[in-house]
Amino acid sequence: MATKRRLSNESIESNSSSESFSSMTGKTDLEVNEEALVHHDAGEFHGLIEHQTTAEQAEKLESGSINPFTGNAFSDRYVGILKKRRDLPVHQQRQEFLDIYQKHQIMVFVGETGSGKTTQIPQFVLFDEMPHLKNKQVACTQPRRVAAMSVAERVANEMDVKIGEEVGYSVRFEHKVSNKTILKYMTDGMLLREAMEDHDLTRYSCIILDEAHERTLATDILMGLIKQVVERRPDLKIIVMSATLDAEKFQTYFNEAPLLAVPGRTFPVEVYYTPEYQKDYLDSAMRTVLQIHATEDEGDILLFLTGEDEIEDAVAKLSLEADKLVREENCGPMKVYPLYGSLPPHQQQKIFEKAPEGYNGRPGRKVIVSTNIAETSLTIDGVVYVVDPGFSKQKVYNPRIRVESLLVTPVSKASAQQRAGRAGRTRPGKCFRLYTEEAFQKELIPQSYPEILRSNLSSTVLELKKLGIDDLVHFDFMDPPAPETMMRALEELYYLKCLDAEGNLTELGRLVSLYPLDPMLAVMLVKACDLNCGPEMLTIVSMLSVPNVFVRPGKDKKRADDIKAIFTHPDGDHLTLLNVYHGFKSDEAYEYGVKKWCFDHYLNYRSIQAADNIRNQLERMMERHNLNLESNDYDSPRYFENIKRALAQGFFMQASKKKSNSKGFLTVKDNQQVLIHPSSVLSKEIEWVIYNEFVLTTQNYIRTVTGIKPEWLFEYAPAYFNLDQFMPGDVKMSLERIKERLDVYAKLDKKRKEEKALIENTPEDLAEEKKDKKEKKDKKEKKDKKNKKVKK
DNA sequence: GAGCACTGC
Repeated sequence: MATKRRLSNESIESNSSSESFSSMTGKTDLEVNEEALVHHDAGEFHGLIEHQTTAEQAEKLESGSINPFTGNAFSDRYVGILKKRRDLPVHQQRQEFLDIYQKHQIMVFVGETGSGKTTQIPQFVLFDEMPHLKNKQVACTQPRRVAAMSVAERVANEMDVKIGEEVGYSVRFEHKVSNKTILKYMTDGMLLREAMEDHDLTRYSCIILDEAHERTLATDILMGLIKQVVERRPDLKIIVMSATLDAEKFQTYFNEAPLLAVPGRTFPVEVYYTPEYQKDYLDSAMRTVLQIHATEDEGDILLFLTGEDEIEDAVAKLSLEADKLVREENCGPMKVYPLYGSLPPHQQQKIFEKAPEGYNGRPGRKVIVSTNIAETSLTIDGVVYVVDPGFSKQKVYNPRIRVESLLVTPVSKASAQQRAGRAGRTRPGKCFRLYTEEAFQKELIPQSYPEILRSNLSSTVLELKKLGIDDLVHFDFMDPPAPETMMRALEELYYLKCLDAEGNLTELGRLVSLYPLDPMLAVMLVKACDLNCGPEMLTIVSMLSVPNVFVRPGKDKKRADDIKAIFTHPDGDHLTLLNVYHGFKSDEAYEYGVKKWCFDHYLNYRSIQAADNIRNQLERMMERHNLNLESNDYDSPRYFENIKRALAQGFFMQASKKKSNSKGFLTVKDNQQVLIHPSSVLSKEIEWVIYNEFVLTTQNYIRTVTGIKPEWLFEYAPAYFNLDQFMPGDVKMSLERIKERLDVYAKLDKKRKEEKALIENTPEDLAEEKKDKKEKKDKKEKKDKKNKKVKK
């Protein structure tokens, strides 16, 4: 009690309402091997429908000596695993599950943390469906690839089969499936890709959407799609697996589908709130962590912060303060670890190291300072205390200016509960929320906004079109996106010539939709082939699809910049990326050792390796589509020009013009003031650029930019560059001048052609006169060209 | 003169 009081005096007040977090959501159920904590009676089985499997029959099959799916004898190890599986909470409700499953086409299943739903439900379905007899498969989707792979491995183990045979998985770059496969774990995005080729998902007899409460973009589209597919395929069964929190919403959406809920297996977590609003959550967070260390019993601490910088900063400060506590207050040692996505894997692994030994009866402790990654993707056992300041970085999309950005935002109630639940994995825990209870109740939204409401949807709209959904306005989304977002997406696809004026897929759109790329990138890639620079664009597109390849460590920024200069192409960052990749693939790098080469050149090996992977996948697709993969001669003046022309064909909607007498730029069409990001290699002289992304941080930046000729904009996207629709201003005026000049050229060109025809048929004097004119014009043209060159 | 929350095809 003393502990509590002390805490409440400082920054935390005990709130006697202790929440039970057995309803926690969002984990991958990877830890079902623990002893069961909940025991129900096996229950009576009754009211069975004839011809259908009962739990009893299924269990008999499971405990027989022959594996019904392979025909082989079960191994000894199998029996051991089977025993443990039957201790899982979900096992108690097998019959109940089967009763509902057999009677309904769609059902919602709520399995709380540790119930074993991800591993067991698909197996229950297998014993009921016997899909191998019908030449069908059962699919179970996951939002993350690691989850899909590791769950598949474990279920294969449980079923006593080899991974990739009866049980397999399918994620990008890795498919472990065969013609024997009857249960397939896969990412939700992967199933969506399959649906694009096979609208009715004919190869499946049952589809299980797991972790549906996470509401990824892919899950949301799949749900809408599946709602239509079940109408066409009465034989297809659907199980939507979710957390309790929003189960009702799923039931309603799927036409009042029946619900089955299974208890979880976590410990209660006591929740504390601050008595008043905390102005400085960082300071408050650190004080709380130190406070816990000084006063609470053994158990590790998990602190949630928003991003890399904040985390590294907090880790440094906490480590210092902890040392002070050891010296001055006789506290036990405290080890602090950062955790965030871009941390290299071997460093992420460190969070699993054991906490330091206690000292003088005072507990030693480890503290993990993490982003949201510890909320869903990574589970750390041994955490007993969670400190939650209540913020996270979230993607937001502004359709008006077509910009996605990251904003520090208060978390949702569901998210806060999920965080708290992380304290109750191994024993009862405590969660310290650095905000008031009133704020929790009144200010936090119940659920985080699903991704579909926070994203640019051009890719999604193209996918839906490819899925055969023509009427997007009436498509039954669980949460319909803002009309303006949809309009923006349709508009963008129209200008990219992926949709025609009626909104139908064009030939280009059909092709582009097959690539796992943003439509602008995909169009750029396809168009590059017509300009003989497919292979180069393949590289650029791949390099743009991975996290930043340039590394710039705090202490040798200067050296990193100097080395980057080796790769710099004066025309811009896209071409610089091309140079980096060429360096990566060079004999020199190979002989030197590619990893070391990257390290010494301040390049992120993992990133470039990932780009190489993506490049291979895309290249195979392009070959399959018979696209031209020849290159221009490197010494030809067209080599770089054509690459830039192709860039313009994909990114004409992201063009920008330098402001006169200023280092700033203005974006084309919406006249946003922007600066070129300081990381850019672009020389300052270039007047027109296209940019890969608009980042909204301390300033409006455009990042990854390359110089282009404004004439190309009219050449490749005349519909978009209809100047009547432009806001008056600097950009419009410049474009008008360019357009006028182009029109004059076009006229002259036309005339020249007519004259040429005339020359062939008219008296010589007339021809002479025309020739004169032509010479004059040619001179002017040359002069203009020269001017342009000088400008560049 | 600055930053990448987290996923996914």
